Amino acid sequence: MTEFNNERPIYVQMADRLCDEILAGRYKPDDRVPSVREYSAMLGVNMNTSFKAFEQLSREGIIYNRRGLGYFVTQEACRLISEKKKKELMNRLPQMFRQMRLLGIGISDIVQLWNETE
Amino acid sequence: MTEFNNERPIYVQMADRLCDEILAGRYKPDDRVPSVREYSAMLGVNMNTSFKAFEQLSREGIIYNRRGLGYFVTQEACRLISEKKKKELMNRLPQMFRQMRLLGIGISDIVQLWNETE
Amino acid sequence: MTEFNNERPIYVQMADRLCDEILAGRYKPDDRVPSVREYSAMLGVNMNTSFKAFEQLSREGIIYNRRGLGYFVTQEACRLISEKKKKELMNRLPQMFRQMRLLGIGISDIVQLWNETE
Amino acid sequence: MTEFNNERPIYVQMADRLCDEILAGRYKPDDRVPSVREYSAMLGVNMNTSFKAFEQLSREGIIYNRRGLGYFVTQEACRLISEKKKKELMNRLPQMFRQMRLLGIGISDIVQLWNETE
DNA sequence: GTGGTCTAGACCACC
DNA sequence: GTGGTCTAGACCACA
Repeated sequence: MTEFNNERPIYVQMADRLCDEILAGRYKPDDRVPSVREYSAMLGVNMNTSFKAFEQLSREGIIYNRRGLGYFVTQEACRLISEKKKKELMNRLPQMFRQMRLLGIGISDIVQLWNETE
Repeated sequence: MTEFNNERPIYVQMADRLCDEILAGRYKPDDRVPSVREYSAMLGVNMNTSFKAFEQLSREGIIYNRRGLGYFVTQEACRLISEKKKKELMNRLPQMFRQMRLLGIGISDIVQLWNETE
Repeated sequence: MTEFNNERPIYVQMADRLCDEILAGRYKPDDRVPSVREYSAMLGVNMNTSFKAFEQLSREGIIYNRRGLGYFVTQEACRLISEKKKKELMNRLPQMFRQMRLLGIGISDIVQLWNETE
Repeated sequence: MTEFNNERPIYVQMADRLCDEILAGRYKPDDRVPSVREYSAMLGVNMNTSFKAFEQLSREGIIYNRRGLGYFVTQEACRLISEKKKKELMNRLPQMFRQMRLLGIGISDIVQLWNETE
């Protein structure tokens, strides 16, 4: 049972986490990712929940299935993940910026926070 | 029927929108905001949904209720809204920044986007 | 419990059937289709199975969801269904034709079968 | 690792392919077909998968087993394969025709596609 | 052993 | 009332 927040479905958070691991190089193209069973046991969730995460990534072309063998990372995984995440970010940022302006937050505050982060 | 996205509850989006209008000066302290009934009709949603939005803002001290008259903007509304939004933003930014680093997005890209926004 | 064959998953067959009904004009754009619960009861399957069928059609843009109200037929449903089915057919036919030639079946046999069908 | 699609079991596709080769005259009655081992290596699949394909064809009387020697094509192989395929085709066509009618595809379109094929 | 489908039943958010 | 998520457990096809 690892840390999941309740704002988004667990399977989405699991998919996200796997994406992060792929992006970080933990799993490379044609590497096998943990099986649904292993993944479930690892994170303390139901098999169907893991399966749903895998199914989604599969639909997005990030992993693929070889029957009876498991799920594997596609060649395009990194590219697809990056694109997806960038798109999400680029959609969210402009409206956040507008809100910040209304709240009196300036670019200098952002730069400072950036430098403090991590 | 106005445009709501399906990611967040409708009542949350309605509350948010009302906050934005208050922040923009559309409703000032002690101004009466539209009634639950008007608000529902305006946005084409169920009255219970509007009510839930008002109730939430009421709990947060942003509007108050005068029985039989409707909901009114509090004196502290703007301040409370600003604080709430700032807090939310400041919570979300650090994790976004970390993600951006992984994606190869730098502070310069952000500054540029900031300058382009609006 | 209605007639389902075991070759394809039940949820696929359910999705297919709903598509046929939409195509036949039984449900028109912005019509509400039966709820997951009704559909399950009607066909004698589990709610999750119905849900999976709806979810898939939803992803394909054939129906859409209005929260708490149910699923509704999109404006493009008919077009999307037709395209999907035509694509499937046009992929399958050529290889069937080649096989038929090998088996000594001619176009005249096909025409005859066509005229006898239905 | 040859190209198999994920819609049908691999062993079925393998059996199908072998049938096609027999029909094409690649293997004649009483010819020995490749061993399970060779076949597996050739196509890059598990030996059990090859075995399942052979076993199925054996049950259908298309090949027969001589202990310690391998599998051999029966005298009736071609006839059985043809019959099987014709039966399958003739079962599938009527429902395809009904679908086509719904999609506005006419017999003339089919004839045209027939003439264009191969 | 793997994934895939299905069931039954729970709980929640939302309308 | 609606859909959405999650759990628990069964059975099957496939390698």
